[in-house]
Amino acid sequence: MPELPDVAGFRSLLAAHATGQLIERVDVADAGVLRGITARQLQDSLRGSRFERPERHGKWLIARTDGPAILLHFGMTGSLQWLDSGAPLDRYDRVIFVTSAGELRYRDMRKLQGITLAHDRREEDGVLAGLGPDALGVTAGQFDDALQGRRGAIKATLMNQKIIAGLGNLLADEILWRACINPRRPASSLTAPERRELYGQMRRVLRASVRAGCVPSRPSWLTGARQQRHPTCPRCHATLCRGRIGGRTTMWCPRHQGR
DNA sequence: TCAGTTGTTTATAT
DNA sequence: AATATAAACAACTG
Repeated sequence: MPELPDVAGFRSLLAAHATGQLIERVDVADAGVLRGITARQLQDSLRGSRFERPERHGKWLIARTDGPAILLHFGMTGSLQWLDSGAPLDRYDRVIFVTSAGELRYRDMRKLQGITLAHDRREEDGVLAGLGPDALGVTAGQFDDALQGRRGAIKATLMNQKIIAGLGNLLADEILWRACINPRRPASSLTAPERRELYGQMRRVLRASVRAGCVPSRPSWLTGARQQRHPTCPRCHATLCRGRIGGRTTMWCPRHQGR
């Protein structure tokens, strides 16, 4: 699931329930999601710390405490749960942060990404180094600059976290479909008005998705249409094209987006 | 049984 | 230097 909107939802969950709470204990049910730290190190460095206001950059959640920051990435199937203390353990609950008010759980079926710790800003910057500006905060000018000189397919460019952070496969397809731009177009071939349109649609899609906490599979969205057995364009009902760009299955409308 | 999956990294080739 | 592709990671689902 997790693209920027999902992680924004996890951030809100954490902010609403855990901010100010003391971490009494960290249970590691599966150390396979720990990156660069042992279960013991995670437990020892977090016990007794208090959650502070969390942040997000792209698809990363930065769970700050008055001690180290917990950096979480959710891969394709991760999520964050807030549950009452002692709620039954899910098969995919990998790490549990226990407070007196409840438990924050990192849940993930496939363990493609995971959790790491940053003891100071320098370590935090090290993990997040190389990420482009956050897709929700980027200005039109920064957006233009980011696409500048990129000859690769616009879809791959949008998904490249080093260029802009937060967009994944579903969002990239949704945004390009709305902007009526073919996903294989070289980024550098877009005209100024096209870039402007793309930027505007990105903001609209992100706003609506963050509100929903995910990229909603509404029938009027490409994301809804792509789940059908024989996907058709929600706007013109043309049969959608399917291809592979940037290693990911890509869908687009041949009428609105060409070819 | 086989292909496919909302993410990222690495190796390899162009 | 950029770009493209495939594979690997892990664990399912249809």
